[in-house]
Parts: sequence; C-alpha cells; structure tokens
Amino acid sequence: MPPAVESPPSRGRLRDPGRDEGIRRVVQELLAEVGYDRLTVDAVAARAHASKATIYRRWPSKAELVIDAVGCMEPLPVPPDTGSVEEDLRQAFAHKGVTKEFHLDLVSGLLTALPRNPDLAQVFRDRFIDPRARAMRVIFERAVARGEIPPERDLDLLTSVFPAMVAHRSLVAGRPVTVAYLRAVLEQVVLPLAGRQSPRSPG
Amino acid sequence: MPPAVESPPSRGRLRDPGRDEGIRRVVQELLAEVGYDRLTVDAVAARAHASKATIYRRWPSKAELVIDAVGCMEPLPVPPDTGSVEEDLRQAFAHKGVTKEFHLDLVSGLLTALPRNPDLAQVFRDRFIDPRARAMRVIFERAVARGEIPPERDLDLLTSVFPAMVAHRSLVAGRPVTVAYLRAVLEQVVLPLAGRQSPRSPG
DNA sequence: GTTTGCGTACGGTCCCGTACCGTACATAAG
DNA sequence: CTTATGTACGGTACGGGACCGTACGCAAAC
Repeated sequence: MPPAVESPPSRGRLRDPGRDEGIRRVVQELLAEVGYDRLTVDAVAARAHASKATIYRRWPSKAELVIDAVGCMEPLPVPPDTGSVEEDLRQAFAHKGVTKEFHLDLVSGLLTALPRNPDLAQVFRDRFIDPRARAMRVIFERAVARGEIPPERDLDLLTSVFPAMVAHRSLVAGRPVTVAYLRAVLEQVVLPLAGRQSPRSPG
Repeated sequence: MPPAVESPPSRGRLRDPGRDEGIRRVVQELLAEVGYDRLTVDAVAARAHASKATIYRRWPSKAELVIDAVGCMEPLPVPPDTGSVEEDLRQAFAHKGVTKEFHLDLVSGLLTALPRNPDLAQVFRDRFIDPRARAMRVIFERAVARGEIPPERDLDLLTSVFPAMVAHRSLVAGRPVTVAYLRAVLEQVVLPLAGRQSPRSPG
C-alpha cells in the first residue's frame, strides 16, 4: 500500500520508490529508541536525510506516518515443521535472534500510546501482534494434529504464554532475555503445559 | 519519606501534611490515564486543586515528583494462608478487584519511559514490582513448605507466570481481564505448573 | 512582623504542521 | 540537441500551541 496519495504520472520528476521504505524504517528505529510520544517528525527527517516537507507530502500527519510504519513491519515467517513440538519450539524461539524478532523495544515504545490512539492500536494488533502469535500457534496446531497435544487444550492461552513471559521479563522486570532464560521458559513452562498431563477441571 | 525538601520547622505557617499525599494520588491517577510522557505538572496542579508553585516548592522537578509518587504506592498485602496453593491463589488473584490491585494502566503508562529514566525504573521495580511479586512468591513458598511443590522448582519463573499473562492480555493484546480469564490462567497454566508433574530435563 | 504558604503570570523551549525558495530530475515541444 | 514545463526534493523560517520551571504579589499562621 503506497502511503496515501495517488498521482497520475504525467510529466515531471518521479518519486524515488525506495524513499517511502527508508522513511518507514527510520520511524521504526525511532519508535524503538524513544517511543511514540517522544518521536518527532524532525528527527525522522534528519535521520532519513529527508525534509519535513517530503514527509508531509506523503503522509498527512505524524499519527498516520507511525500507523503506516507499524503496519508495514515484516511478519515472523512460519517456522519449519521439525516433527515434534519440542524441536519446533526450540528452533523457532530458543535462539538468540528471537529477541530481535520480537522487537521488544518497539513494543515498549508503543504500549503507552495505544490507549489514546485507537487506530494505531488496531494496526499494531492486527498487523504486528496477531501475525506473530500465529507463528507460534501453527506449532501447537501441528502438535494437535500429530496427537502430541490433546485437542481440548486452549491454544489461545498456550500461545500467549511464551511471548507474555518474554515481554514481562524484558519490559516489566527489566532483566535481560538470555538464551538461558528462553530455554528455561520453554523447558519448564511451555513444554510441560503442552504435554499430556490432565488439565484440572475448573471449580 | 517526605518528598525531598527538608525545612527547618521554625516559625510561620505550617504545611498541610495531607497535601503531599493528595498530590501523589493525583500523580498516580494521571500516570494511569495519560502515561509519563504526557503527564503535565499543570494537570497535576489543576486536579489536586493546588498551584504549580506549591508543587515545585515540594519536589524539584516533574521527574522527582513521579518517582516519589510511584515509590509511595501501597504494596499488595501478604495473602492469608488458606492451607493449599489452590485456595491461596484463587482467593488472592481470581477475584475481580485484582485488576485494580495490579494497576495495569499505571504500569502501561510507565513502561515506555523506563529506559530513559533509570532512577524511575529502579524505584518502579524496587518499590512497586518486587513487593507485588513477593505477595505471589510467599504463596509458593508456603506450598513448598507444605510439600505441595517440589523444592527444586524455579520459584522466580513460577512467580512471574501469572503477572506476565495478565499484563500481556491487557496491555499487548488489548483484551479485557475478566474473572473467567483469571480463573483460566490459574486453573490451566499456574496450577498445573505448580503441581507434582516432573519437569523435563533440559537438553 | 516575620516566615511560610499559595496562586497568577511569564520566559524559554520544544514540536507540529505549513509556506516558501532554489535546485534536481523527468517529460514534451521545437 | 535545445528549450520549456511540471513535479519532487532539501532546507529554512514561521505561526500556533503545549509545557517546564520561575518570579512576583498576596494571604495565613506563628
């Protein structure tokens, strides 16, 4: 989706098509560094080697610029099927790069602003959070299909355990998300929950 | 701890001692409503029926005011011992008021600002997060003492599961923390993890 | 009367969004 | 090829508004 403006390309200088993507990348960087409220359009222009006029020619406001930049984030690819839940989870989420893939700083920079920016909140959840949750969900769905996980398990609950633990560790507790921590969460929390032990009946 | 300024109580008009607490409460409210970056001293003064001069006479800056207000939050009381982990957890965390006790809006309003305010981050974690984590930890420590939980369990990990799930549900997913959700997390996640099933050996 | 309280008004700064200038680039006409 | 035209672009300046922290004037308590 191009930013907002349609222009019949008649005569005159053509827009550099890579420019949009460059500006969006700068917005994503600055969101992670200073957060939504402290992000300024001047800073975006400076780091992107652009001028504010160029930015406002393509996006109508700071809010729309941020919404577009968040909406264009790359989703997590669907992890390969290794044949078992354990291996699927370890290969997908127990390596060091997963902290980058989770974009914890970006999430942190946006969280405070979400309640006051409903459009941003919707884009953030529809095009950033949900696709990432789906990457984890397919692992559990494959496990259900294999018979590794009983079909009555609540996959929504199961899916959110790992990202919730990682986000809490980094953002709330302020402690580093090491590979050791990732493995501990998988081995001692997620995998036991995914196993066959009978869930308690409520009440 | 009085705010920051020590005044030799000689003669003259005395400060209203309740004034400090009232201003702190307003700060806590506004942090939950608009977050740290958008909190203004003018708004604090207006809602507290005070003037900015009064506030700056007691705290040297907005940053110190917020740090003090967060540091003076009431901790969660230690939950009563009901005799079993299950009952302890249900009574302490499966009732509706727990969302208020967790102050999710306040946490949300602070998260983005923590990386740029180390002093605030330290006070937030030392005097707000850690005491609340302790309220949950004592439940599990009692369970270990009773023999309900094997002593080799990682209590730090176990303690953070519930707050992590609740915070993720509300702040990241943007979905309501209902009593049904609280019970589901306890029954299907926390209690199974606290039980006697053998944790997997890593590797 | 002195000391401390309180409120209003103000300076300075920051930032959003716009207007304008001169230049670089692309097409169309001669 | 040369010239004219139209658009994109970087840079700067500006208006308007919000906000932090302070200066001043006055009232209340001792």
